[in-house]
Amino acid sequence: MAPRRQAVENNRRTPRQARAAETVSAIVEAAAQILESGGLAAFTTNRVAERAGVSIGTLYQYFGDKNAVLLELARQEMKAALAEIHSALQGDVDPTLEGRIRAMVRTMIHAFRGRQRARKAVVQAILAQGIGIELMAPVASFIAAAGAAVGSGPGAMLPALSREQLFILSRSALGAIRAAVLEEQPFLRSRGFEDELVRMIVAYLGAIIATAPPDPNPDPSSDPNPDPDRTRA
Amino acid sequence: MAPRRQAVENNRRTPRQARAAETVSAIVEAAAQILESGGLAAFTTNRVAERAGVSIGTLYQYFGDKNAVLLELARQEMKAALAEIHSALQGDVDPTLEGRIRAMVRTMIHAFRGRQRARKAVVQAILAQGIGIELMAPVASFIAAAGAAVGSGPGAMLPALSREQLFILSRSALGAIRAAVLEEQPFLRSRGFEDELVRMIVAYLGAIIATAPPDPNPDPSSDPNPDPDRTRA
Amino acid sequence: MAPRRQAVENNRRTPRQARAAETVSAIVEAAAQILESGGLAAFTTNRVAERAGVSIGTLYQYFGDKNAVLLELARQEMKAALAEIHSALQGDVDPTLEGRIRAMVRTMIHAFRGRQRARKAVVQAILAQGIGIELMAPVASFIAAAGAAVGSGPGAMLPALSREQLFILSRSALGAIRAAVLEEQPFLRSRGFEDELVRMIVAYLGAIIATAPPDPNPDPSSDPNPDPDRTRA
Amino acid sequence: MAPRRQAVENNRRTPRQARAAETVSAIVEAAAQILESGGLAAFTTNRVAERAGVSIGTLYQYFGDKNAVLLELARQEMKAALAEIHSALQGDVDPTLEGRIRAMVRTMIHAFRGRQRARKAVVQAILAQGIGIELMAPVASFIAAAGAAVGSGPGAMLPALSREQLFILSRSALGAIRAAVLEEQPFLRSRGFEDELVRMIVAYLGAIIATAPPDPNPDPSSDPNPDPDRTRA
DNA sequence: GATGAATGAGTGTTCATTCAT
DNA sequence: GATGAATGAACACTCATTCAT
Repeated sequence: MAPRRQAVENNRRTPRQARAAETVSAIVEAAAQILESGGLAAFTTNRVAERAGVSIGTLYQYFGDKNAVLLELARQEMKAALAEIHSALQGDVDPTLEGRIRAMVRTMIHAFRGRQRARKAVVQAILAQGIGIELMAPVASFIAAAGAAVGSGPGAMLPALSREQLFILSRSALGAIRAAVLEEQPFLRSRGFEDELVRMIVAYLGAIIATAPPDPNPDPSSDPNPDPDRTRA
Repeated sequence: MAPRRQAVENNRRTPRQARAAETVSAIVEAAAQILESGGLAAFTTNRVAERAGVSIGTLYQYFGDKNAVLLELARQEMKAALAEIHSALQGDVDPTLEGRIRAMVRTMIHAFRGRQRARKAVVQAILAQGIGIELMAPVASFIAAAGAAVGSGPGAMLPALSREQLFILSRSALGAIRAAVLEEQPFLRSRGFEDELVRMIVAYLGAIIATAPPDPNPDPSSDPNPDPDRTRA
Repeated sequence: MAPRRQAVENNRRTPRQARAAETVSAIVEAAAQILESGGLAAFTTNRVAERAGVSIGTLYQYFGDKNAVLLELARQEMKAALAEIHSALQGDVDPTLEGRIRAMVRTMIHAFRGRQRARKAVVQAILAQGIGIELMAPVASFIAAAGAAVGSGPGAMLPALSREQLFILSRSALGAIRAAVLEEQPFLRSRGFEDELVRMIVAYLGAIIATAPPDPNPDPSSDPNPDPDRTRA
Repeated sequence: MAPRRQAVENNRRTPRQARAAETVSAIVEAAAQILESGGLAAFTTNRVAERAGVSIGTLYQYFGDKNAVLLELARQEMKAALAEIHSALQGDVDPTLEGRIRAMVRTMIHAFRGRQRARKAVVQAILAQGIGIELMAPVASFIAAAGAAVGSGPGAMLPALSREQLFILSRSALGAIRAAVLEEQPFLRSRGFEDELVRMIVAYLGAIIATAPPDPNPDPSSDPNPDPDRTRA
């Protein structure tokens, strides 16, 4: 059903493949646009197909059902956001702890390429289904890895974080941003909002550090939380 | 179709009014039950009316549309939760700042006890509509008032809080709890989780205090944020 | 996906023709399999093509429409069954009248190579279209010829049979077997069922013989039913 | 849509009930008409509702799905046919065995008078679903009862019949008639056809009697086939 | 000849809402 | 006020068939 003749060298010809990829892209993009302009209510498969310049049948050739389109959109945006956050935590912009955190917060705030309505709609849809849980799985492992990365090694800035701490660190800021998005708060993109989020996280981290001094044994093999934030399938 | 015949005993008075109130109650309760047992998908007006023992026509006599039922349910639950939080912030349990915060956090975590599915469904529904915004209005003013109450007066514990600060204070903890609910995290009701939430809030408040010393002029009439968190209708 | 590359060895001759025949065979066989495993509901052209290891376009190169595939399958099975029945009536197994009839009945019961579900599905489909009539045409002439064969000539066992008699002789047993197939009766392949069908046919033939003694003039040219059972196209 | 005023006499108030019954009738009748005029292909729920002068929503208020409409129609027609056959077997017309059989055969041939296409369509539809089996259940028990009725008691005409015998007795004639209907044989209603069917059944019964002499012990409690033709749920 | 991406008419079904009784 | 039968717009989804490559 998929790659038939093996691709010889590189993908010399991917005539069909390329076409298919374009079609899928067009559909996902159309979904984002419709969500952005009309919200979840306007999101019908027929409308998406039409906007994508594709027949409804074609849409269903690539997506099992309406939800799959939404999921794909969510996944793409999530992936992009995680990549940015990863870069931010890496210290690519500002290597200080606060610098990293600020970069991460800024990324989270501006995620979804500024398509606030689409973002809102996707969040709503994701919640409306039960798929929020599975969608968060990659986030969860990412957060865990990120926490470990920042907190261990020679230049470790943090002690090992507990499951609950990682969860709260990631979800409290995200929760506040999400609430601001859903409530369409005007200060969402303001400097003040960003400042406060950073302050909150830094303060919390400070409290954690104050209580539990930097882990003297950052060896992952003896990490007290071998699989933090991954307690659920 | 159901308990229509009037209660025989005493309430001879308030014939219509009482009847109407009962009907409304029955409908809201039925809505909660259906949400709890079948999720948002099962929530149809016909079903709610049937469960309430009322005709669909009657339902529409009291509620303009499907949404109104949901809103009413949300409002009732919200009201109850706010009352509890109010009591917590009052220091009824433990008058120290941390004590008040812990009481509040605990209240938020255990809200809607026994109706997690309904809570989730209501949250989803509220988000799915645009009504989240208007629903948060009372919360907003409540939070503002609470912040002022704690932070002003002779025994003021806090400086006046900015709009963004109040927002983050309320939504970050709620956001984390909400995420835990939606993701069905097992540690939701654990002591550790509660501890960390309290720690986060306390740390954040500490940071705020450290930066901006207690407001020397707690007079509400000159409050720098006359209607914090209420910038939107 | 399938036998695409040409067989290298011997069949150098018949290049196109053989290929086409193979393709047609593969499609018909795939149709049978799908019918057998998923019933009529699973029978879609795309699925058949996929199972046959052929593109949907190729399927339509050989079959005008979906129905044609079904018809071809039905025709093949019918042909095989008729050949067997012919052999049975010839007395190849047991030359007595009852022996011949029993052989025929057994053949009818076990027709379609044991693929009961496929048989059922084909019957359903054939009925659902109007094509039952045309499909029965060869059966009709076969029956007519068979009746004549058994009933005429020096060793004639039967008188010439009327149109109605031939029809009933063929369709009553078939009808009962068909019903047993469609109703999925457990005794379909039991000896008792076969015995009773034979008994019914033998009894009926006996009654016919008793009424109209063997035709003294079996000359076909003067047959009273020049085109029995063939009154319709 | 129809007479609203309540039936005057006895069923004083069945206002809604009557309306509902009328609606259901209209739908079933519309289904029969559409089947008769356009065959199974034309049978869509929207079309049925439209022909019934009813909205599609109303149709679904009374029938769970498309199939349910078909089933209801089939059930009604079946019931009527069985009643007629019952009367025939009762010997109401001609009390001799052959007389009863002839009456039954005639009834079967002329069933659904005037609606051959609908009959055909219903048969097809019933087969297309798996519901043929369950639909035949009442027929099965009816046949069993009829066989017992004719075959037992003081004036018993028949020995107890085995499961297979009852099945063949009922399905062979029906099968032949059905084939004649589906193939639209011109002699379907001819006297000759009827004669031959009767002859076949009588001959078969004769053979049965010859082999197994009348049951000396017609006591149902010791019947060798306690539930003939009912081996399947 | 073969391919398979694309098509789109058409289907069954749901459910918020109305209004005659 | 209460009822519930009726409404019908709207939706998700299927699949036989075509045709550019």
